[in-house]
Amino acid sequence: MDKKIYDKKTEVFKALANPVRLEIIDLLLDGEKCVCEITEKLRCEQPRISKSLIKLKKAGLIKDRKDGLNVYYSISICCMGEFLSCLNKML
Amino acid sequence: MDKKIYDKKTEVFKALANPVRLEIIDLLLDGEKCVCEITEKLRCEQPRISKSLIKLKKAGLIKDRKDGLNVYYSISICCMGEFLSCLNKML
DNA sequence: AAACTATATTCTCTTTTTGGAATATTGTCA
DNA sequence: TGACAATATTCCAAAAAGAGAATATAGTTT
Repeated sequence: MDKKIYDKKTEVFKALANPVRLEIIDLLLDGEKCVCEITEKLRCEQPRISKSLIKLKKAGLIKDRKDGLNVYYSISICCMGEFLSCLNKML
Repeated sequence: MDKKIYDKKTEVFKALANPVRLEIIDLLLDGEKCVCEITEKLRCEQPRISKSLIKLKKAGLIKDRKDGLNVYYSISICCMGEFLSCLNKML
């Protein structure tokens, strides 16, 4: 397998390797949310949430959609939920 | 969900967030291998492979078995293969 | 256009991770 | 026991990731 592919997969796992970003993923598994909603639910500073979302998006795990002032994020990788629930069982 | 659980999941993803460790996982998905075999196939220094294996083991992703001088490692989480092949399709 | 709201970006400092080199440990066999 | 082979550990410098504060951007409303 190619080095570039491993680098890309590494980027995916790096994006997931953070508690706040994992909480965001869990929130989004429940459906599309705007940044303000995520910020409020996680009780976290907005810039931090914004940076987290951008990292997840760059890795290809979530996608965004703009509507006026708001930006809505949602999961863009089908197997995310399955893998996380497998992990949950394992832990 | 609990903070401790997020920390544990973070540890899992951190363990996966490295190209060499991902290559090791791919090798092990093909079946149990000893350290020397992994070292040889990845053309990497032995201490680095050893450290990588220990990190994956601590995260709960692989397990080991000793036999004489050799230590054999194998995957210990069932959904690893599925998730990685989903990622492969996605990339 | 001005004020406001939601989101993104930049900067700086601290902490964590990385990879390489050297060395230690443990089991085997003569 | 001594030499050897396989694996693990430690130490260190460099690179990357982290948090927090301040600020910028862009769309909306008046």
